[in-house]
Amino acid sequence: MGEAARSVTSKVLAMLEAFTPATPDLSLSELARRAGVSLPTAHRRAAELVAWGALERGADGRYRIGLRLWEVASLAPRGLGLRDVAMPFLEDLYEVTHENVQLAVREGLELVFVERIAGRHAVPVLTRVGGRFVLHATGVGLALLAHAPADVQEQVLTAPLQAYTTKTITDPDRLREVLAAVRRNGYAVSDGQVTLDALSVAAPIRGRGDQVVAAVSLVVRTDTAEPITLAPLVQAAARGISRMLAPRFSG
Amino acid sequence: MGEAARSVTSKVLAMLEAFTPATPDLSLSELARRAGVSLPTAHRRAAELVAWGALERGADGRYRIGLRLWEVASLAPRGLGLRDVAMPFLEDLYEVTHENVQLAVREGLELVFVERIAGRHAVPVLTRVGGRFVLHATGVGLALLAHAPADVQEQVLTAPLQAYTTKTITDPDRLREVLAAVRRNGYAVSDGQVTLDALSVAAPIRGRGDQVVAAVSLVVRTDTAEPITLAPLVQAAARGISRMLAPRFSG
DNA sequence: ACAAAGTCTTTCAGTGGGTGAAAACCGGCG
DNA sequence: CGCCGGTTTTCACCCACTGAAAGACTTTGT
Repeated sequence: MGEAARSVTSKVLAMLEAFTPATPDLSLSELARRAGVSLPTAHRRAAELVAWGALERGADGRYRIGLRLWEVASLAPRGLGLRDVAMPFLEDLYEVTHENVQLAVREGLELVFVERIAGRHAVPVLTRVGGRFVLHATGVGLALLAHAPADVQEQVLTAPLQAYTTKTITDPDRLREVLAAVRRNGYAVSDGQVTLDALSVAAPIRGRGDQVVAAVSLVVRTDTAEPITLAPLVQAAARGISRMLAPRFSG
Repeated sequence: MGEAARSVTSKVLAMLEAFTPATPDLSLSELARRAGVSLPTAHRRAAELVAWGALERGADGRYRIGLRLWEVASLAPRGLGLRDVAMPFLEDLYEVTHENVQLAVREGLELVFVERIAGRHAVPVLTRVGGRFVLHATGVGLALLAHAPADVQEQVLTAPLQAYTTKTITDPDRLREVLAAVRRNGYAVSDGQVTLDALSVAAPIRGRGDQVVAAVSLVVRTDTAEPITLAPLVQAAARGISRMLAPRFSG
């Protein structure tokens, strides 16, 4: 936490990092404290960031992330880039099922949700676009972890596996088996491992070189449907997106 | 263009700004040149940005915007924040019409698309989430401009109005009339003013204090439907979103 | 109304991180 | 092998960054 930031660049980044989903707006003092810089420095730098558009300042004097930053960030290939090609397929999934549709990529030992379609009537899920989550619990997480590099898998398997419900897999050996099954079946199922009432079915999305770069999932009420009937649907969407990402001999 | 950036902060921002929709990946030299910094500086700073996750470096050595930056940027209230509350309404619009649905906000004298749902079968539109566009041509643009502060309207009206088609409004006086009509009707129509085959109907979204903060639109083929039938649909969605943004006495 | 406490803004001199020229490095190609 | 474009590293100078301190402004309590 209190890492003393050295370079100016790192301090600029620290000021952006100060904003979290839990605290999307900050007063100057809060910002200074979180970024680990003195108040005058924070004031000066914040003014510069506001001038550029990386931050915005509300009528209440509090700082928020600016639209300009969102604009350039939207160029992230694994962010909106991925989202753009995936969207039509996600739309289709949603339209057919009217359930939650999720798209995620792996970032380090966690996953980041890149897109999420939630109908008003689907099971509530506690995820957010741009939000992070552990890999070992969700459907998308298992799909991503099963195809992650060996060292990533090891790191996750050797660290304590947090339990969210009684059904969350916390035994490394059991998790190994599940991951093997995911690779074998081509899809992953998470049954009540995040919240007891939700079940998700996920499939891996492959980019160039057949490496897995993302995963899609459907999240339904545990009693609503059989995973076996959802799997083909999700897999088809995943394959469709993969095809768009790695155009082979088309066109 | 060649503004000599002074502060370190501005140079960091310049390096992010170097990435554009047209050039989402850059080599080190390109990055250095566009950001207006020397090569060693660019190298050093880029390494730092990569370490933090603001940039990513591909196997080809080229730099791209990193997912980490996208994560914090997703906290922008006018970006994903707005998107999140609007999404269900946009979904509904899409599901009913199966046409393009767009959500945009004003940023300076232009607009930025915050969300876009495009079915595979809808009219192709040349917009992109995170992309910019002028205010005087599109449906969302007219809706936003009509409710923008007086000085913004003046600046747009006094600058040359670029024509995209023969139907684009380029006469300031004519534009004034159109804007007045938009305010009177509560919705805006852009008929073939961007591309001749597309027509869009937009409605303003209001936040707290009844100020217009965004706009939604439907984009259809010029011959497909009558604006008059689409307007209520779009207005209903806009009102729904407005209601979520400025909770009055509900709950 | 007044004072006190808190938050934000501005100033200023000392200094440590930032800077680019230059040189070493690398991989591809004739 | 030797050239060439692009990338990485080094290094000494110097200027932008820094935080203490003081000043302005806002809010809260009595």
